[in-house]
Amino acid sequence: MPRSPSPSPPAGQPSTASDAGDAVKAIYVFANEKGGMTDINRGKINEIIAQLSQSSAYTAKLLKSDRRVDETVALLQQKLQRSDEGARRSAAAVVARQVAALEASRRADRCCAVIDFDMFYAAVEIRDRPELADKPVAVGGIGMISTANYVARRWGVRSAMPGFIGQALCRQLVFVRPDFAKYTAVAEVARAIFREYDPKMTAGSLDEAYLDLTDHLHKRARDGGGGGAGDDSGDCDGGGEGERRGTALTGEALGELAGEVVGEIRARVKEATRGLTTSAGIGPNFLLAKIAADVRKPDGQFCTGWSREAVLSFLAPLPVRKVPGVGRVMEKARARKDGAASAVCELLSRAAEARLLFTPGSADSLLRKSLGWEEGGREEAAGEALQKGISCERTFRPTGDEAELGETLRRLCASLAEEMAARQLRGRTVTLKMKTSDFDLLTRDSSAARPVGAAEELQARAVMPLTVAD
Amino acid sequence: MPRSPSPSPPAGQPSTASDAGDAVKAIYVFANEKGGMTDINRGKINEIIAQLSQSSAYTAKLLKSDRRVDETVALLQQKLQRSDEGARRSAAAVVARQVAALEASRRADRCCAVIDFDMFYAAVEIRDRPELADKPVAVGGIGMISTANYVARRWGVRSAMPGFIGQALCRQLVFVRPDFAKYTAVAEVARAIFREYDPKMTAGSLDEAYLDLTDHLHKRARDGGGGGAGDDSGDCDGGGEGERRGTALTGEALGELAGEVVGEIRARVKEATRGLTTSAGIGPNFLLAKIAADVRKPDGQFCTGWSREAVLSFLAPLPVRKVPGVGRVMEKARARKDGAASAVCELLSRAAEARLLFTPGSADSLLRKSLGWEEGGREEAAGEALQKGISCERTFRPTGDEAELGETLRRLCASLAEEMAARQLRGRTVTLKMKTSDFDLLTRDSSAARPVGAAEELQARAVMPLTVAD
DNA sequence: GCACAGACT
DNA sequence: TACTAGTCTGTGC
DNA sequence: TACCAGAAC
DNA sequence: TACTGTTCTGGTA
Ligand SMILES: Nc1ncnc2c1ncn2[C@H]1C[C@H](O)[C@@H](COP(=O)(O)OP(=O)(O)OP(=O)(O)O)O1
Ligand SMILES: Nc1ncnc2c1ncn2[C@H]1C[C@H](O)[C@@H](COP(=O)(O)OP(=O)(O)OP(=O)(O)O)O1
Ligand SMILES: [Mg+2]
Ligand SMILES: [Mg+2]
Repeated sequence: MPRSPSPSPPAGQPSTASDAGDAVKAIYVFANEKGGMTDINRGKINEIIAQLSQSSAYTAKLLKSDRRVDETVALLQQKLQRSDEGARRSAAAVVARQVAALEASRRADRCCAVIDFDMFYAAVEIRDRPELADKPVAVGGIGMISTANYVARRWGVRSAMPGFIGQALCRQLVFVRPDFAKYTAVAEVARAIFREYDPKMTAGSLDEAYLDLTDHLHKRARDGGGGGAGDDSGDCDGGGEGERRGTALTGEALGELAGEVVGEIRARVKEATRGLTTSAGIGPNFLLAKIAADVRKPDGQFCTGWSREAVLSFLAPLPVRKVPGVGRVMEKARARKDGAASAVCELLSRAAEARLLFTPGSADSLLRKSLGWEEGGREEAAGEALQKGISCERTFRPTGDEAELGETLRRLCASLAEEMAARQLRGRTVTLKMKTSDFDLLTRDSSAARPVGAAEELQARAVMPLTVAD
Repeated sequence: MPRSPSPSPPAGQPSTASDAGDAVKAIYVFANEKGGMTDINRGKINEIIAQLSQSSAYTAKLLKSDRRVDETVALLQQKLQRSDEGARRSAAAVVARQVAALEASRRADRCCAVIDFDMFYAAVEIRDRPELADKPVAVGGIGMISTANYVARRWGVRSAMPGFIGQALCRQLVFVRPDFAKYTAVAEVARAIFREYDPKMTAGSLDEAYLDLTDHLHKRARDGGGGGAGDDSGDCDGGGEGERRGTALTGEALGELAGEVVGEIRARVKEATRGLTTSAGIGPNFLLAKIAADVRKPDGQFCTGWSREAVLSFLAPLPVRKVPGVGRVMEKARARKDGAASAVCELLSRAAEARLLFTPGSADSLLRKSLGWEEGGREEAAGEALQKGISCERTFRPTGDEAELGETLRRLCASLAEEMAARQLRGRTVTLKMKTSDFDLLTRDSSAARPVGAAEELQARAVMPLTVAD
């Protein structure tokens, strides 16, 4: 039960005529429904953001990239127009059979949960500085905010928002420097608990865990009610799944039990982390659980249910952007004619069209997701999920001084090498990434015969592709 | 009705103990059932081939490549072993639904034909030198045979067989140099006729044509029986397909009429080319028509039928190698445990396995083909089918003389440039292809910003990637 | 493999 | 004044 | 893009 | 003695 902030954000009034161009407003997506309080004073927030961003190089870049997306989408639409009847019919047929097949194989016997800390970095910092509890807090700096507490969010402060804009939105905003060691330690505490419920648990990030509770729920149902996962923990790691299940635990029964278990997990995590709250989603697969985790945020949980009806009525009205993997661009590519964002049901109803616009893989993936099916008609990667890349980058004030740039590169390579050594990692491909003062990104890379790891090797490799050929 | 050859090939007797190793015999595929008379004296033929090839560099290369294939296949099998239950079940499900969907959408309203000249080059040469008619004839040289007439085939002489082996198999074999201009002219004559029946006809090669007869058959059914496509020809090129159909012409009725029409086409072609015979396949799509075209060769035609039963009973017993796109390697990859080649029905029954071994696209393609479905769940490429590459290569006696090699390259580039100019073609990527004396193939290429076409440009580009980096 | 864009936290 | 850092995926060439 | 292998005629 | 020439496709890095 959050206390109300000392000074309140301005009350929401429809903002009238404004100076900042609508195009500029349209590209900034901070003020959307994600997280925090919704719709208190959307107009004011947009106004301030647009005002401050208006003539920046960053805005120019966003507009440019937006135009490119527009062009691409227009091209796709043209392609659609040109596509012949046969192709369209065939696409529709493919979709129809995929839908039928997916529906036919809906299973109600698996239970997945996604657990995500609330305002993670901020929560940790506030826990350690209780006087901040009712103040608007941002973790990050004047350059960039990593996250903000729910108080600050009422002013429109958001993750991935530059600090100075956050400050403009909320004069009293308190900035706190991030302390990753602390977050890592907290994450480890939580994961130890998660593993008691699913030893194969995986982590999506420091603050996010994916648990397959199926086995645990069957154990609990078998061994009788009551709490605690304690002595079960050793049993799960061995052979295949569900060897000892036996109980017919499906659908809503699964959901009910899962709700209790997840509540228990969250309570234990809160206890073990001295008060940090989490939110959770529960569902028949990780995709749905992940989407569900957002529904009762903060400090709540939501279960999608298992039936076709439950799942579809949950998904259908959601904005497509809620679907993991659908970002700014895909949202635009699948927007309605008037530019308004689509809901998931429209993704479904226009799936045949998507089949003509995207690669088979992308179209499949989109369709499966809009039906609430997680990825992995394929291998599902039973393996250990080895790390594939490691990087170190720094943004600095523009300079053309080659000596200075070289020195920066050297330092980056040194840091990277250190980290790689610590984690016993080496790599075959070294990528040099450059950002220009107008935010254009360039990469150049070079692959070595044998993996490299030493700072000097990294640096040498990084520079190689700059000496061009042809 | 072919006359019998003056001297006959040796009668077939099971060849007993032999000098040449079985491994060597196994890799030479000349003596299989494709084309010509089958099984007269398979053992003898294999014996001679193996004897002559035994210790050549070419054989070494084949064996090596064969071992590589074996390894790959073994790896795939291991992968199969390791794949978990879930993956296997999911693959089976995918296959089941694909099969169901494909079966559901079988259509009986299209009629395709593939028409292919018999022993094409040889037939043209023999037509122009009638005294060769009952002699064994090979078109090509002592190095390589492009094709042989049916007389020569009784001795085991085949396309892609080196001339000296052909000669060993058949002492009287007459070699004729190819004359591509003649073959092109003949092809044009035939195509003019084909286009009367399907203006959108496409050519698979000089001697092979793909005709969609659907529209023509409907016209003919509408306008009453009788022969001749003449005045119809102008009607087809306009808008979409079947605008004026109206007649309910499907399945076996379609097949019967198609048989007549294809007979008429083949007669007209024979007439127009002064006696050249063709064989044809008729079926509900080009894949089946193509396979069917081989059944009644030479000078015959075959129709697969349209019903599921007809199609499957036609396909099921065929060796997989009959399926276009399935070659030596895929045949081996899908062979039975004992190494014997599979039939198409086994492709089907082990389709789930294939799904785990190959990429989704390859697995799909294999499955569709084994059900008698042509490719193109996708776009089907309505476009004009622009040429994508052009090349000029020559095999010569091994040399390390760089000046000589350079001069050869110069000449090749000159020829190529000439051809490109004549056809108004240019290209963005120039590939240098090299073959070593032990038949290893290497390519090196380089892409230019703008397309090139001049001999000097080609040559310069070709040499570029030889000056290596790193 | 290389370059780039997109996505997520 | 000021618009991150780290990891992964997909696509096209 | 670059390289390789397979396939077809 | 001698084992092609042309085009396309797909996979992998
Ligand atoms: N754009 C970003 N850049 C850098 N760090 C980020 C960014 N977004 C999120 N993070 C970090 C800070 C967050 O506390 C942590 C977890 O992210 P996330 O779960 O999305 O938000 P959150 O935990 O801060 O709030 P919520 O209550 O919405 O979950 O990851
Ligand atoms: N491997 C090859 N190398 C070069 N040219 C070839 C090769 N195979 C075939 N050709 C040429 C010569 C053929 O006459 C022509 C048509 O091939 P194809 O239809 O397969 O055989 P064919 O027409 O000679 O005999 P048939 O069709 O009666 O079996 O293409
Ligand atoms: Mg969170
Ligand atoms: Mg032929």
